[in-house]
Amino acid sequence: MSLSKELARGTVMPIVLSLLAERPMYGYEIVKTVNTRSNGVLEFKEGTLYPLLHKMQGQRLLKAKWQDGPASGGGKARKYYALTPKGNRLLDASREQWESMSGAVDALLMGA
Amino acid sequence: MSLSKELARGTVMPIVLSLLAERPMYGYEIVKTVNTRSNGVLEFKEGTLYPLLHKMQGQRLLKAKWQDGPASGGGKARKYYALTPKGNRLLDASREQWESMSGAVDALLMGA
DNA sequence: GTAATATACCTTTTATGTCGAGGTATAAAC
DNA sequence: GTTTATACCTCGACATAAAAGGTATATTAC
Repeated sequence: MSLSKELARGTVMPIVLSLLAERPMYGYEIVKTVNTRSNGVLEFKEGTLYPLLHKMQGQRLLKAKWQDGPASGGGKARKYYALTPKGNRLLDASREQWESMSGAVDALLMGA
Repeated sequence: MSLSKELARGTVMPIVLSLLAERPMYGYEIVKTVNTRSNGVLEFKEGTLYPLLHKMQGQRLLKAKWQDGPASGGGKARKYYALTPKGNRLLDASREQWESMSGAVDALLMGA
């Protein structure tokens, strides 16, 4: 992991929670969405995301539902994930923790 | 590591670089400074910092110099660390990477 | 005098998040 | 019929950081 990628550690789960709060999404879609929305600054990997989704489901933060792929176009069936109430509460907590942590780092690193 | 601590991963080395850019400091001082300046949000541990300082010294990011402890007061001799030019350049790069990374996370997580 | 506290250094082992590399399957495009 | 894009998945390796333990000095309190 490069220096800049190492900085992004721990942000994967919060970001997944945040995206799924917008609307249910499937794994491959989450990867593509993060990578394009962040203009390549963040680069989610499938090897990172799929195990995490399973873990979060086991923790009852997410629930999953299989759905057919698009009638036209390639691809397999899609597994859509959605937030549970518990996932929603963790999202709130994660946002607070991100704000306090990033504020502290900003102060120390950027002299804010 | 808790969720909030996990978020702070990768920030340790940048913060060390940033503090040492202000003035040379010794390890124990770095720990106390970070913990108080961040109001406990960040909590550097000695088991984290000392191995990191040695690693950074090996990478020629820091240079070290032993100095006597305070004439009055407890404590052993102090090992002061200062930035090398290479450390200074990495600090600049780290600040840029922190800004771009935290900006991307802010956008995805906080909807900025 | 000795126990506790604060300072100040250090190492070794363990836990865990992420990546890299690999694998399966569907369907369109060339 | 090979390549490309979609879409799911697992396993092993790695590196950061924490936990736990260890050494040593000097002041304060009993």
